Amino acid sequence: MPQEFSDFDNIQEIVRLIPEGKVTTYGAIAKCLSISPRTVVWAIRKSSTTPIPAHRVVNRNGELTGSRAFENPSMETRLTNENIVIEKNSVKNFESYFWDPLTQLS
DNA sequence: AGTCTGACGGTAT
DNA sequence: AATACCGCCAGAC
Repeated sequence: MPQEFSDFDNIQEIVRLIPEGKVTTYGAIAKCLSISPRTVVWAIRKSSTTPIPAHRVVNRNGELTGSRAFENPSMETRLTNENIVIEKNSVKNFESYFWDPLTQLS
């Protein structure tokens, strides 16, 4: 059998599918793939050098916890450029920007 | 091989 | 409301 997709690949694929102007959470991705949020953190963190829009992944409170990984335009700036309003390191109106991979992908 | 950590999440206290 | 702890999993030491 050919190489199966690893969690790493699946996670990256989902992150790539997040539309502009939307955000999702580690937990949502984890649930979608039936894996632990820890694995999502691991994979996304490890993917920080790959061209995936990881700045659209926030924690369940809409907080930009991964902002330390984005130094050029900060994570906040990138999200702001997508018409997302950031207030005190968190996504304002988080629920209205939330993109759930379970709901959106089925 | 044991221990700690990580951009988390949920439950218990 | 705030804290503590557990689950879960790969990686670094």
